Amino acid sequence: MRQNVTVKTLAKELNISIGTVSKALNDSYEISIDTKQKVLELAKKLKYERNPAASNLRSQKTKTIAVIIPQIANNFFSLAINGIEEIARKRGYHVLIYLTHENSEIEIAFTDSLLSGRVDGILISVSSSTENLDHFRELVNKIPVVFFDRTIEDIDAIKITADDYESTYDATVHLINNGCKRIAYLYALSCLNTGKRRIAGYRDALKDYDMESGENLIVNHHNDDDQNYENIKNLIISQKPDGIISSIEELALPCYYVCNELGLNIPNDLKIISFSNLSTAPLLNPSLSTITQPAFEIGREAAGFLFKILDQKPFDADEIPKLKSILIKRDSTGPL
Amino acid sequence: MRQNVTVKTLAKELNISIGTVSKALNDSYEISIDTKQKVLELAKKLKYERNPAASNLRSQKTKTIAVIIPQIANNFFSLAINGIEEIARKRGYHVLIYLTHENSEIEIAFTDSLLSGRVDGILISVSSSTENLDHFRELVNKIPVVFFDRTIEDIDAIKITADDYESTYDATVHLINNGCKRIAYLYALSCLNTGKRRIAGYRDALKDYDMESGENLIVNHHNDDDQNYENIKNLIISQKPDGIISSIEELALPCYYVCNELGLNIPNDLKIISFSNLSTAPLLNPSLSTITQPAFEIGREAAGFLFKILDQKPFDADEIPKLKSILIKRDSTGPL
DNA sequence: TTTATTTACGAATACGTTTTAGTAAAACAC
DNA sequence: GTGTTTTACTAAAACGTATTCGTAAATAAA
Repeated sequence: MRQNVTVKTLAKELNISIGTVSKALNDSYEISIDTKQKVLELAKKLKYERNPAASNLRSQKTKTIAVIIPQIANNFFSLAINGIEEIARKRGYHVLIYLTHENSEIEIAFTDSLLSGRVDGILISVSSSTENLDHFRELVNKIPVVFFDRTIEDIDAIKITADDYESTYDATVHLINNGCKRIAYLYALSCLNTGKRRIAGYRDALKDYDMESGENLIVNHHNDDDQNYENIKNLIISQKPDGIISSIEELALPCYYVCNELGLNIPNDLKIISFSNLSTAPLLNPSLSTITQPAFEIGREAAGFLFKILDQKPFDADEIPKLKSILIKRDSTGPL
Repeated sequence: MRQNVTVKTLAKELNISIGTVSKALNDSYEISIDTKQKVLELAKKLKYERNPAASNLRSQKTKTIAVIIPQIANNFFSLAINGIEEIARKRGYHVLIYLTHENSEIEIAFTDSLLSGRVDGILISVSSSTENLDHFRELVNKIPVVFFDRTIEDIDAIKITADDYESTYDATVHLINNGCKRIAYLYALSCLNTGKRRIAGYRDALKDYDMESGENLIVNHHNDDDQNYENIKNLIISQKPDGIISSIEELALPCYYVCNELGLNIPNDLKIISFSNLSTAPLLNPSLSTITQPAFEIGREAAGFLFKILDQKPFDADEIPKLKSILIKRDSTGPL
C-alpha cells in the first residue's frame, strides 16, 4: 500500500501545483499567507505526513544523527544518551543507536555503513579495542563527527571530554591524604586518550608526592570478567596495596568481591576509589568514593557542538569545554 | 556535494544498464553470476554505498526499527535495548531510540511522527502516565508494533512481558515465609497492565495466606522523588510495616535512605524486596533481594516477534512466551 | 528442424519530495 | 503613461534506487 496522502493529494484538492504545496509546507517566502494557511489546514485535516525518504533524497538532509557507543548497560553512557536525546528532540532530530560492544570490527562496520548518507552527523565514543583509526579518518572527511569521552589522537574532529587527568590526579592525592602508601591502579582504556590521561594523572600525583610506584602496582583491564577478578586478587595478595584507583566502574565492584573473599576491610585494609556514575554508590557496603563524570552534560555538549557544525555556525576551538568531574568522598576511602 | 558513486557510475564504467547494476547488487536471479561478480567487484573498489533514502523511497522499506521507551538510565531498559540491538544488528537493521520520559504527550508526538513511514516496525514500552490510547490504536493499524514489559489492554498487538503476577505473588510469599506480618506495597505503573498484574499478585498472596491488608499499606508512586521519600517515610512511621514490596527499582533505594534516617535495621525491623535489575544489588548494605526480570531476553523476544511480523511469518498466539523472572533472596529479606 | 522455454539484460517508469527557472499579474517609480 | 520591481505561483527537472515489461539470444523440447 502506497502512501495515502501526499503533496499531490493536497495539490489536487486545492487546485494548486505540488510545488506550491511543498513550498507552503516548508514556509517558503514565495507563498502567500493565504495559501499557506489553506495548505496547512488541509494537511492537518487529512493527516498528511511528509515522506521522510523522499524528503531526504531530494534535500540530502536526514534530520537524523547516529550515536555510536561501546555499551549501553552502563550508567555513564545511559546518562550521556539522555543528554544527547534532549538536544536532538528539541531540534526535531531522530537518534540512531549503535552498540559496538567494545569490538573494533563492529565499530568499523557501523562507521562504513554511515558513509552512505543515512545521517547528518555522528557522535562517537570509541571502543576500547580500537587501535587502527583508518575508518575514523574516512568518516570525519565525509560527515560531521563529534567524539565524546572516549577519544583518540590524530583525528581532526571535535572532542568533548571531562578532566580525566586532573580528576585522577585529585583522586590519587585524596588517597595519599587519607594515609595510603602503596596505591595500585586498575588500568583500562589504554588505547585511548581517555585511559592515557587518567593514568598520567595517577603517575604524576605519585611522583609529586614521592610515593611508591611501579608497574607491578598496575593491573591492566581484560575483556574477561573472571580474568579481571583473578588479576585484582593477585594484585591485592602479592602487592598488598593499601589503596586502589579504578579507572572504570566495571573494575570497582570486583574489588569489593575480592575483599569479601579475602576478608579484607574497606577502607581500613584497603581504600578504593573509582570512576563511576553508579546511582547506588552511596548505598554500597561500604559506600563507594567516586570520580563522577558529568555524563549528562557531556552528552549535551557533544550534541550541541554537532548541531553547531550542522548549522555551520562558526566557533572557536577555545569554546570547546573540558567538563569537570566531581570527586565524591565516601566511606570506601574514609579514614579508619 | 551529491553522492559521488551511484549505480549510474557503476553502470557507465561497466557499460551496462542501471537496472542491471541495481539487480546485481540485490542479487537478483535475473543477472548472470559473471555480471554480478563484476558489479560487486567494482562496487567494492569504488566504495559504492547504496543511498538509503532512494532505496527506502522506492522499496518502501527502511531497514530501520524504532524503540520507544520511558527512560534509559535504568538497567532494565538498557538491558532490553541490548537484546533488541543484538537481533537488529544480526539482520542489518538500524535502531532509532525515542525516550518519552514517562510523558504521554511526548509519546504521542513520537508515535505520530512514526506514521510517515520512517521505520518498518516499532517496539514500545508504554509511559507510566499514558491513559488515553488513541495514538496507539492508530499506530498499530498502520505499522507492525510489539509492546514489551509496559503493556496496555484493549490494543490488538503482540505483547512480550515477564510473569508480573506470579513473581510478585512469590515475592510476597517469600516475605510471609520469612516472618512478615504487615507487608506494604509501593505501587507504580498503576495505569498499565504491568502495574495492575503486580499488585494483583501481592493482593492475592495476602488473601491466600490470611495476612493483614488494606489500602493504607499501599503507597502510590509519585513523579517527584522527594514526594516519594516522604510518602515512604510516612508509611513506615505510621503503618509500621515489617515488609515492603517495591514494584519498581526506583522506589527501593529511598527505602534504604528512610531506614537510615529512622535508624531502622534491614532486615530485622523491616524486610525489603524490589523489582530490580541493579547489578549492585548484591553489594548494597544490606544486599537487596530482588525480583529480577529477564530484561535482555524480553528485548530479544520482542525484537524477534517484530521481525516475524515483518517477515510475514505466520505464528500462533500461544507461541508468544511469558518470560520468567527470578526471585533472588538476599540479606534485605534474610532471617535476622 | 521447428517451437517453446529459459536466460540475461535494457528501457522506461515510479517512489514523493525539493528546487530551479520561468512568468503572468500586481504594485511601484518616475 | 512607460518601465521596473515585486509577488505568487507553475511546470519541470532532479535526487538514486527498484521494478515492470519487453526482447534478443541461447537453450531445451518436440
